[in-house]
Amino acid sequence: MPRDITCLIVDDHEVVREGLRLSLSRAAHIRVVGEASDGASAVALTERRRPNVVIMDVRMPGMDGLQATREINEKVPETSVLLFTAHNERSLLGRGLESGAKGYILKEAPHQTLLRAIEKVAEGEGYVDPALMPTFLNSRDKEDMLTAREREILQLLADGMSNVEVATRLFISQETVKSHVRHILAKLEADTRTHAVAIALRESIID
Amino acid sequence: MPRDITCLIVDDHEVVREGLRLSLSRAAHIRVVGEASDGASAVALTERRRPNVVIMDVRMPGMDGLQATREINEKVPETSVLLFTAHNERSLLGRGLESGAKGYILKEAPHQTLLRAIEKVAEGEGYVDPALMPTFLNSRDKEDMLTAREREILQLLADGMSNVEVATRLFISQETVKSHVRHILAKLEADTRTHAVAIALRESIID
DNA sequence: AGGCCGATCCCCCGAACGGGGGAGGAATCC
DNA sequence: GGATTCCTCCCCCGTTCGGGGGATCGGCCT
Repeated sequence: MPRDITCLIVDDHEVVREGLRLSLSRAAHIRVVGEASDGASAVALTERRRPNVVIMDVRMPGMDGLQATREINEKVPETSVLLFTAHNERSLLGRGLESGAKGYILKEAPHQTLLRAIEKVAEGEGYVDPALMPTFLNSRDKEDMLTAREREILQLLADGMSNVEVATRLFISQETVKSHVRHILAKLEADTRTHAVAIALRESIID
Repeated sequence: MPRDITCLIVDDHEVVREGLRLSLSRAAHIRVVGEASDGASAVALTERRRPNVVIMDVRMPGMDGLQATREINEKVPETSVLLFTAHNERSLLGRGLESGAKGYILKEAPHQTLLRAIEKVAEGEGYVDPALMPTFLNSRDKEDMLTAREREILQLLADGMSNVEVATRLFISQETVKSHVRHILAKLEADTRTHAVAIALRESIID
């Protein structure tokens, strides 16, 4: 039997931290070595305590979970980050793994699943919530098919800019913007730019 | 000393329910008499157990917390609902109170505040998280200035409908729709309908 | 080298949108 | 009874969008 798995809890909601602590206290081989309520202190605490696993919420005030994950990966690479969030959007999963998280599990996941995810991640393996697979497969052709330029333009549309304004901002021709917009509409299967922006906001493709 | 306060926990995340149960177990005069993970079973359980207070999450799969609150208020008016959510948008607060909730408290609120809110609400008094006051004051002129009809139209715009399509759907003239849209743009200080929809989605005025 | 894709730009055109103006009827509130 | 608000409808007009057809260029992959 290997030694205990040490883990750090990061969530801005006290009630969630309490629930996690209670859940984990039932597992004999898991030991909670600290708690943080925002990204910055999570990174600092990880550097000091060097836990095997950081259980990390994504949306937090100040530095969010993704940025914290990136910093932890850089500074304490031997620590694995398990993202633990209520949001099951494809894009968050994608961005999470890009940030260097080893695992991604939903808050609605049953108890056992969480424990298994922690174990997997502690061993250095990856773990993605099975409940995310449908999302993963269905809407992978949502944000992924948009190019970076297209997302950039979509973001500006969401801020109320017209084609001309976008063109000016990006130092390109209005015709180019129209061309991009046409591609965006086709890819998102939207009827109008308004619809496209609504879809993108709902899917967290843009903010 | 009055008798114990009985309360029901409603949240779709097991970890939150656990945390709440743990928190509340520390308060001698509060007794948890049940848990539910969605709106429908929350209503059913409230009818059977008749708790003093229902601690209710807002966003849940299936019937959401607001609808559940409305039904509880109708069927079991002697039970007070305390909304307990991570979202601090002004619009949610407004809609929550309209749904008949007696209190509204944020998940990030400290332990003591939660207990006090439960006590207040159990006595039939109202309670709104103090942290919400700034939000309340600052952006009260966002959703509130939109009429129900305007929100309805904005919602349809977010689904990609043109003026004509909205007009057809609502059995009104296109000119009426244009008139509403003009008012929406003015009220939200948006340049285009796309901008208005983006603002509304970000502020959770529409879904 | 050839092929593919993304970004850039161009033309045309009908439909839709944004922004003025006004106006009537119903409901609500003093 | 007057004031206000909301919903409804109408006119005009210039601008913007959406959708179609293209084209060029550079980078990347094989």
